Amino acid sequence: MEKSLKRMATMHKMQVTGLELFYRKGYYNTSVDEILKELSLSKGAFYYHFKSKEDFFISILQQLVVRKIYSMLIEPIEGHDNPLDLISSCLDESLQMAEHNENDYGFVLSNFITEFNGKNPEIMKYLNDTLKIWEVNLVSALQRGKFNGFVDRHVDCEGAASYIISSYIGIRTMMVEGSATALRYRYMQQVKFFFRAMANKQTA
Amino acid sequence: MEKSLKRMATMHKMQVTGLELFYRKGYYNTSVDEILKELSLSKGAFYYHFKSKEDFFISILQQLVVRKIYSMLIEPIEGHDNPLDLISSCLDESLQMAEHNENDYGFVLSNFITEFNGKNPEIMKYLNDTLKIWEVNLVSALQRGKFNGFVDRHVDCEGAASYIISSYIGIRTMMVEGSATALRYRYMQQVKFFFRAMANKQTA
DNA sequence: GATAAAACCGACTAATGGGTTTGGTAAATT
DNA sequence: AATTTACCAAACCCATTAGTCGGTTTTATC
Repeated sequence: MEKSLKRMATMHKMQVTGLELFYRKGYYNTSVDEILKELSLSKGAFYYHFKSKEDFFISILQQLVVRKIYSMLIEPIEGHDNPLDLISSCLDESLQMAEHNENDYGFVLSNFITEFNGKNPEIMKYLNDTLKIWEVNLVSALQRGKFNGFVDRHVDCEGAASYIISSYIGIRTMMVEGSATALRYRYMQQVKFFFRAMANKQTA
Repeated sequence: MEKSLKRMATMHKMQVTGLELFYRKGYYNTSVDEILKELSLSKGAFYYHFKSKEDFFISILQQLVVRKIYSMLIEPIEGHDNPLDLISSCLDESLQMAEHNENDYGFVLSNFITEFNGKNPEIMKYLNDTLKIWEVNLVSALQRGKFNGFVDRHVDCEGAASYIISSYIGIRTMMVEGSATALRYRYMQQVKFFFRAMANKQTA
């Protein structure tokens, strides 16, 4: 195999396994040794590719977490259909994925925000920036919806966007306890109720 | 001082400081030594009063966390006024407290749920039970509101309650990043908008 | 003021953490 | 053929961890 490709492949494997364990057990409660044991790799290999555990984690955020957010929560709401419908089904699909995931431990972003808050400003910045990206995309989707006559012109798009995010963070946290199906169903009912109240009543 | 009183006093001091540090830095990232250093107490004192770190934490949940939830989120919504108003001002006051708290690290319950999920079923049970207590009290407040003609009879009280909780968990998580004031303001606007849509339209 | 129980001290243990270093190897690149 | 890349294995460093235990001080009681 070509060198740079091999390098990439190894680094990628480490990142995937690293994210898996960091997500499941938290960053501080996952040792580098543990990740390497899972992969049958040596410490030498790890520190050959990454400066430190922190450097490793930041690379995971950049390579995997941001992309995941994009594909799950941002790309699905692009387009010129009714943004309220787009957002609603996007949320539902994300929750369904979590629901059917045997190993669900909550919303990856908010979990890490909770863990790193007050401890690591650099990582916090990455996490908050990623959340912000989702937020601005929600806002512009809603504004587009106003322009296209789907969303009532009195709606505060920024407020609605952060309200949507907050409720999503919360429901994902609550879903880890078990009764995910019931929670998702009721949550989606409320979201739809909320969205109906935001819809433009002129053009049905 | 009477013996049992001294015991209580020491245990209580330990619990208060323990909660403070566990809340700020997480359970697994706070050592027993650290708590004791803060209090100028010895390890002997700690293990004289508590079986283990876990036992200590559970006592904190029972003694402090549950009471805090009651006084902040449950008692203020008891009564026969319009529950939507009660809940709304209760949420606002909680958020204001967080906003003006220099050392805010999010909603204590959801932080611990995130940290203990998949690690300690016993503690998770305590945490989920506490959240459940809040939930059932919200539900009954809303049902009372229906009965008293404040809340529209089509409203799904269980759904609304968990939606309120999820949005609160989320906004508290988001508020840790800094722009708490703006977030709180916009959040409360959305809550009020949501509650207006739930209000009984017959009796203004 | 003696006695015993309660409250507390702090050195110690065994294990674990992140991170470094060293010395070597096999394969790909030049 | 020489060199660089991508690892492995294992020892090592230093700090930190939950928990233990024998001993000491404080307090209540007789």
